[in-house]
Amino acid sequence: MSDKIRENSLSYHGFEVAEKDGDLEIKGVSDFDPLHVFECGQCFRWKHQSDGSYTGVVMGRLVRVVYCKSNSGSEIYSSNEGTLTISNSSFNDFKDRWFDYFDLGTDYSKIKKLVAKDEIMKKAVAFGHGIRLLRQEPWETLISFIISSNNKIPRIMSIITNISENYGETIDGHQYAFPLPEKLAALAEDGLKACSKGGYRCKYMIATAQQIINGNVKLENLYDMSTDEARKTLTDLPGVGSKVADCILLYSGIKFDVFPTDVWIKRVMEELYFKREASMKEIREFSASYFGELAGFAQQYLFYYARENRIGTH
DNA sequence: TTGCAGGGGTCAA
DNA sequence: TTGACCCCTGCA
Repeated sequence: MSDKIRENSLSYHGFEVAEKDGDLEIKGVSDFDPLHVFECGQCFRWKHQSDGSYTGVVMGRLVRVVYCKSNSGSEIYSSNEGTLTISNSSFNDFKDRWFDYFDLGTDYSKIKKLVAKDEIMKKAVAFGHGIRLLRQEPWETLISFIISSNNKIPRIMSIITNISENYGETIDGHQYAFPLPEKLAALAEDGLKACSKGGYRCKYMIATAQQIINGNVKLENLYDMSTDEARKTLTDLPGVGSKVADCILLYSGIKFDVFPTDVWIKRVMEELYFKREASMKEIREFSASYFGELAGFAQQYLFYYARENRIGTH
């Protein structure tokens, strides 16, 4: 792959990247819609701003993201390219963090063609055509999805904000990084409950953080395990069941052949595929055989389609 | 104004 | 397999 620097621009894996006043402009980014990426349920620290941009705290840094389409093509599966602007970032940040974080090495037009294998999936993919799976930090994803259990997105976001403000490093006095495992592991349950409003999940967060810092579970090893081994490793942690484990694996970019099955996915699968009630086991087996290695991508298009259109609630 | 039902994964019985 | 866990929202 080319990796050439000309004056203030760089060519990297087919993207033309330029530094401008401390911001990074990445040309040639396709299959990307900030609304789809940040509001499809995979992340909790990106906030929509009134000017259409999104701001988020990622890996201890506050950034603002804007995406502009460079053409008006409406072909869903084609590379409808545009420019992604990320504030407060350099060339090295692009290579070291943003290229992976936004999964820019993956060709989503190809994935969409492969998963759009029936009329249902064609509609789901068309609806969420700008979804990309973010490769988020495993530790933050682990705790975020422990919080997500039996919970709704606005409340999950507020609990994460609370624990970051109380136990994370300050970035600019208003925004805070996600707290380190050492911090959470040392907390008393009552204190965490009082400031986070996380309820009974607080004891799970603390106990899980302790498992991480004492080395019983090494998140970096998940990448080298089979999907079943990785799932088993995660479900041994307190507060992590099969759905949360699959979310952690998928949203950290560790495994893509998982199919996190929550109530929305259960509803959409029952209404559109099974035409009857189905068990979690049936849904998992069906998705594994039907979508195979791309089950995680299929799940994300289906989830966003089902939730935004309230499929299965009538 | 108050209070109650509903929502949503994991765990233990 | 079922009920408890915790907090917020919506609606009488």
